Amino acid sequence: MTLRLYDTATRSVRDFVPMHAGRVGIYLCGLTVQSSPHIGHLRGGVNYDVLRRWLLRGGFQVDFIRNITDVDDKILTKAVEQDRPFWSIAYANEVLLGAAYRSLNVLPPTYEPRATGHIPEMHELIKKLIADGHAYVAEDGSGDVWFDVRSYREYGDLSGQRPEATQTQIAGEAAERGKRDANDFALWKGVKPGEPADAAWPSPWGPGRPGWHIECSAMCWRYLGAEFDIHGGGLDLTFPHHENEQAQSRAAGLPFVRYWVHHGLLNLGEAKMSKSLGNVVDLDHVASIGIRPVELRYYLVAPHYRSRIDYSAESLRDSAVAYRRVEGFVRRAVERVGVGPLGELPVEFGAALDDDLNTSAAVAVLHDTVRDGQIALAGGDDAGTRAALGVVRAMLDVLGLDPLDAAWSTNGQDGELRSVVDSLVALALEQRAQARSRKDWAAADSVRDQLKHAGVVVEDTPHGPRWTIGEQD
RNA sequence: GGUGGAGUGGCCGAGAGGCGAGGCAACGGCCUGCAAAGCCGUGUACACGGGUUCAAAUCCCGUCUCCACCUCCA
Repeated sequence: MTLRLYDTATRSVRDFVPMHAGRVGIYLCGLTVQSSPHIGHLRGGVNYDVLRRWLLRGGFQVDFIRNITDVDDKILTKAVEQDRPFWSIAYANEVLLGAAYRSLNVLPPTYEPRATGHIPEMHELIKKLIADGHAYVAEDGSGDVWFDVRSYREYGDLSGQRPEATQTQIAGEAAERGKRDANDFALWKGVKPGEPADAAWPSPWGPGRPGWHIECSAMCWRYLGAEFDIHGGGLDLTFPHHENEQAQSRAAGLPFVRYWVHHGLLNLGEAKMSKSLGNVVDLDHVASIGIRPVELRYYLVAPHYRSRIDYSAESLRDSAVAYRRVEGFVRRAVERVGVGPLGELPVEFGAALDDDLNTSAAVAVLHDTVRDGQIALAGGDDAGTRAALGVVRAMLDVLGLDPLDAAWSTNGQDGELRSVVDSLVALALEQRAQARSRKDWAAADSVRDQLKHAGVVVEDTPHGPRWTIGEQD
């Protein structure tokens, strides 16, 4: 397989060649756990989960690191406001995030490091930067350590944002905070009066906490080494976060990232979803409009990862209907021919994913195969049905959307409950069958209507009636 | 102002010089006792104005609109 990926650094689609044959290292910027996640945050997790599954399918060993940034200014502000330890806020949100990823069938990362667990690695990097003249301790006694942007000629290579061209904020502020250049950014922040004492760690420059970017450089280095394959994150992280990460890592002598992958954002009402704007949709809201997690995942997977998604309840519902069509085939086919093994992936499906992870084209192949399967199923062609089912499920497996995946079953009682309902519905269907045999359509339809009213949808197939749980009247 | 990116049929959404991706909706048909599910068929979509070409949604020039980043951000 020859995967091609769009690399932000070169602004082009490039053949993906891993550093070490058969092995891929990926670092995904996880979240700063300052609040509960919304579906925009989850999009990234789902996108890279598909990339990961595709690489696994290609036989690679994948070291997938997704970090948690568990200390930052907003968390500290909340801690003060709520009079709680900062770490209790970070952890509570981390737990919510983990649950959200699980509900969307995102594979657990190989490791999920936290920023606060890597203070020594950060110190090591900062010391090296200071020694090499790329960083300096603020002269105002604040205990802050700044990265010296002007000392690093390649600053701006990733994002195209040159320090001299950026719209720098308040000219006076830079000097006030002891910076040499307004674009210099904090590697270490000395603890200030009024800040929680438990959010400070000892350092050669006095007690303090990490600046925003340094934790990622430290964790990449710690888990993936001096140089690694893929670094992912949201488009909005390109600048300044990733630019700064790259600057500090490379200035410290690490070759760092080979491919920068950025995913598009999820907008709501002409602006990206964000807590500060208040235009947020979370998993609870999605559930409240009758969309299951698997359907949300389909919604997030169907468009290309780099395109913007303009969220609307309507498009989400349409998307859910499309997924149900696929799911309906899988369930009907399984009832007919059994589960069976996964089949071979169609070449066009693989070609689509190899082409910068074109999930949208891949989903088109999925639907085409579903149609073939439906025709086989309707024609009583069990061999054809079995073949299509295997292929469809193989594709769904790569996309993390197989309806038969245990990840989607809500709880252990489902099976039991279903068999209870099944025997009750069987009684009603027996009466309907008798009515139908004497052509008493009114009575037969009455049974079906009553079941529908109770939320049980009956449909007749060449092999007898089948029922599913549908919408209640 | 600077840096990236986007405008595709009623809706969502791929594609990127030449056979109408795919899904949702709609309409017609088949199947069905009727439904449901499914299948078949029906659309000359590519922001606008010029240009290049035998051929442009795709390339070039210009215009308009929108998004992201330049402040925390997936």
